[in-house]
Amino acid sequence: MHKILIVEDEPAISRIVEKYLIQSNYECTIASDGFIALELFSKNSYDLILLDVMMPGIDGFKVLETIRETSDLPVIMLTARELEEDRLSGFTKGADDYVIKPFSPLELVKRVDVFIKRIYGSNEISIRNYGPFVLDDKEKTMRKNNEIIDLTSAEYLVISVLLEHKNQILTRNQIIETAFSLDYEGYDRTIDTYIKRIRSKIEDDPKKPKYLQTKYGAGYVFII
Amino acid sequence: MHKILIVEDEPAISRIVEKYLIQSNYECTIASDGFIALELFSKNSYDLILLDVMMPGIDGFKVLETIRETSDLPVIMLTARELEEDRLSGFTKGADDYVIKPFSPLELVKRVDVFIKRIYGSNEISIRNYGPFVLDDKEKTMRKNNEIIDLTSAEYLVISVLLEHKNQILTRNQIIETAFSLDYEGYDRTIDTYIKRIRSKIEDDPKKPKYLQTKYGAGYVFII
DNA sequence: CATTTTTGTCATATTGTTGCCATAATTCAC
DNA sequence: GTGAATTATGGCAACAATATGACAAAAATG
Repeated sequence: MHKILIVEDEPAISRIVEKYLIQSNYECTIASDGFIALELFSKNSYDLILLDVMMPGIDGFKVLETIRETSDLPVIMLTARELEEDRLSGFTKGADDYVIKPFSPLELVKRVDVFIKRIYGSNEISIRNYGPFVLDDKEKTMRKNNEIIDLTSAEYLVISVLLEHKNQILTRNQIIETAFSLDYEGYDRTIDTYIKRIRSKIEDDPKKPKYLQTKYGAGYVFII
Repeated sequence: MHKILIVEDEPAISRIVEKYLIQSNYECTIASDGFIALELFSKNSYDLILLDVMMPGIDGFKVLETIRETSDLPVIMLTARELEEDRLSGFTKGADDYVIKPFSPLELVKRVDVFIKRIYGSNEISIRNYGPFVLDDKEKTMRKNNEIIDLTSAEYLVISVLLEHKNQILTRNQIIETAFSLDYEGYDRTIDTYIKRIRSKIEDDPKKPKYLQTKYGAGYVFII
């Protein structure tokens, strides 16, 4: 099931959209302003974002801009008819599609379907987005900014766990138990070696890791 | 797969257009100005050109004029709304269609689809292009940079499957089942031998395969 | 039918992965 | 700063998977 983040300040609209998307088998989260949206975005992983342009506080464009700093996630903008220039504006700033209000919920769902199908394929979810990193569980491949990162299968398991709990500190044992197995008999410091190897593949400067950071005395975090 | 040349100076726009076209199974090349566009045009072969009118340096009309000296390739112009006369201008100078900015990427793709289908679509596809590799299913021949590569029929089947799923890891059994038959009774490691033989024919250095790569513990991928 | 080419299997050589360790470097608390 | 604790790193051995060359059976060729 694919996860959609709905960013919309009018509950009347977001509720309806949510209802339709749920009927179409999507999992929805509603953010009522840009701030909450960015907060949710940084902590969770979504497959598509519906983003209202006109919002109090941070507007849709600002939100999109921030999202685009780290992610290529598909974003559909919801714009008012009056703001015809929004179209261009939205595009030049990186939106993938736009829908003009007032829109038919069915139409919106159809657009979402098309996107999800095109990008993730109609089948089971196998692709996960984390900022510049994209994991394909079916292929067991990872990309950073669209470049394939060549990982061994054990490395893939480790980074997969770290990304699943991005921005959360995981102890070596948590990593081992989740990535490998609960009854893994090995030495927990072996994780250090995996971290070393993964860093050398994903970090620009493995000496000063930007993503895969150490928490002294605790474990490791994937910051994104 | 048909090749599209996108001539557009704003990366924000060309990137989105490219993304959509790739999703619709087109192969895209982006030229960020008229100069590069003409350079690429003279060195490669495309099936359709998307041409922005407003560009620094040589503008779209000039580019179109030059292209028309030697080619009848379909060209779709991308024009700004303000320049309404561009329409006429564009037509009189030989454009095949035009799209007014701001445009919906989905709409643009639809237009491209219509064109490609009208012009190239009626004939059967027996020729498949994958970068420097061209397969002719009718002739059962493969070319690399226009040079015929002499393959046996089993080798052709294997590479055909790999290219059909280029950039996807295929297990030995997937290759066997797709290339040969579902009830193939043989030993799956026989695929290794085919890979060896194909590599010796298509790779510059079979020891360090650039195209037909091994995924340790998984299978093989054709990277292109 | 004889000859050549293709196909599939196998044994062996080579390469890649994994987990561990010893030692170096870093971090933290005092 | 200093020392103790913790992490980083390079290397290595055991193991697992792949690459390769040789060969015989099967097909194709003429």
